[in-house]
Amino acid sequence: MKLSTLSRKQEIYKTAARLFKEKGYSAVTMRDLAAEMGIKAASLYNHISSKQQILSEIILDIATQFTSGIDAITGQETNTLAKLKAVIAQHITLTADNPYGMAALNNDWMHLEGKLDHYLDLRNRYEKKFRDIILEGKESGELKDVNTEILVYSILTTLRNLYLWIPKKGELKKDELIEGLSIILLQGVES
Amino acid sequence: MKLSTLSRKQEIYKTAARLFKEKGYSAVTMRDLAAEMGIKAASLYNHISSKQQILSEIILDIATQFTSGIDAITGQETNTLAKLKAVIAQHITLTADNPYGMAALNNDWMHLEGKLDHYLDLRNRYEKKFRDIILEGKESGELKDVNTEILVYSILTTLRNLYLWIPKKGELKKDELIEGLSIILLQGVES
DNA sequence: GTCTATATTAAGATAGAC
DNA sequence: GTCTATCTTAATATAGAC
Repeated sequence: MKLSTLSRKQEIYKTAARLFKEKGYSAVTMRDLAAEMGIKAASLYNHISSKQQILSEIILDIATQFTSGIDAITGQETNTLAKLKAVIAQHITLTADNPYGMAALNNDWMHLEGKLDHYLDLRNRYEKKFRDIILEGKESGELKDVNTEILVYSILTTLRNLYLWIPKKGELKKDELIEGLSIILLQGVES
Repeated sequence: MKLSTLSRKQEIYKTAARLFKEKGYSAVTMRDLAAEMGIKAASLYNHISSKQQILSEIILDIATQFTSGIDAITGQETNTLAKLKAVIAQHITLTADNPYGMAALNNDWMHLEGKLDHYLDLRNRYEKKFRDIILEGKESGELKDVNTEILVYSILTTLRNLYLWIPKKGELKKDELIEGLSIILLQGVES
C-alpha cells in the first residue's frame, strides 16, 4: 500500500468504522456507506465481499493488536504498577489511532457471525491476562486489598470507553492523558 | 396496573429492553419481539403504536429517574464525598432494577427520533450537575487537584456501564458493591 | 387481544455494460 | 472501478375477521 494514500479497501473500512460508531453496524446500510464515499452501493462489492466482512476486518484487526500488546506487557520484567501503566498507555495509543474501530469493537462485536468465537476467545484471554496482573500486584503487596472483580471491571470499562471521549479532547496531549488516567485509576489502589 | 402482573404494554417494554441489550435496537425486529412473547408481530400494535415508541418509553423513563435523583442529591446539605457516594448508590440501584433499560439508554439513544433533543437535554444537565459536585469538592479541598475532565469521564463511564456487569454478579450484595466501588473510584482522589 | 393477509419500503447482493 | 438494473428477502405497519 502506498504511504499517503489509502487503498480503496482501506478507505471503505475507515468510512464504515466511522458510520458504525455513529449508528451501529445494523443501522448502517451499504447504500449509506457508498453515499459517504461518493459511489453507488454495487460498486463497493468490487472491493469487499460483504458487509459482514467489513465488520470482521475492523474488529479483529484491533482485537489482534490488543492481544499482541498485552502479551508483550505480560512478558516484561517489571513491577505491577509499570505493567498497569503500560496497559493504560496501550489503550490510549490504540484508541487515539483508531477511535471509530474501538467503538465497533465495543458495541458491534455481537454482530460478528463466522468470527464471533475467535473474537470472544481473544477478549477472554485479554481479560484473564489483565486480571492476572492485578492478582500478582495484590500478592506482592503492591496493590491494596480491594475487591479484585470490581477493580478489574472499573479499570477495563474506563479504558474500553475512551473512544467516546478521546477524539473530542484534542487539546489534551497523549502523555498528559496517560499520566492523568494513571493517577486517577491507580493512585487509590497503590499500597 | 395490578401489583404482581405486568400489563401487556409493560411486558412488551420489558421484553424489548432485554432484546435491545443483546442485539441493539436496529437489529431487533418486531417479529423477534413478538416471537419472544409468543404472539404475532401484528398483535403488538394493539398495545403500542410503533417500535420507536417502545425505545422512547424505555430510555426516557430511566433518564427521568436519573434526573430526579441527581436533583435530590444536589439539594442535600452534605459534603462532596457524601454526594459522590449517593451518586454511586443511585447508579447501582437504578441499574440493578433495570439493567436492560440501562443498556438501551447507553447504546441506543441515537436512534431516538422525536425525543432525541429531550434526551440529550436531560443527559447534558445530568453531566453538568455531576461536574459541579466535583468542582465544589476541589474548591473546598475535599478532593485532590486532579484533572477534572478525566475524573468526570472516568467515574461516569464506570457507572454508566454497570449494566454490563451487575446482572452477572448476583453474589455481590448491593451494599458491598456500593462500598467497593466507592473505595475504588474515590479513595485515590480524596485529600 | 390475537390472527391472517397484505401494502409499502428498503435491505444485501449479483449480472453485465462501459 | 463504477454504473444501471434487478433479484430476493425481510422490515414496519395497517385492515379487517374472529
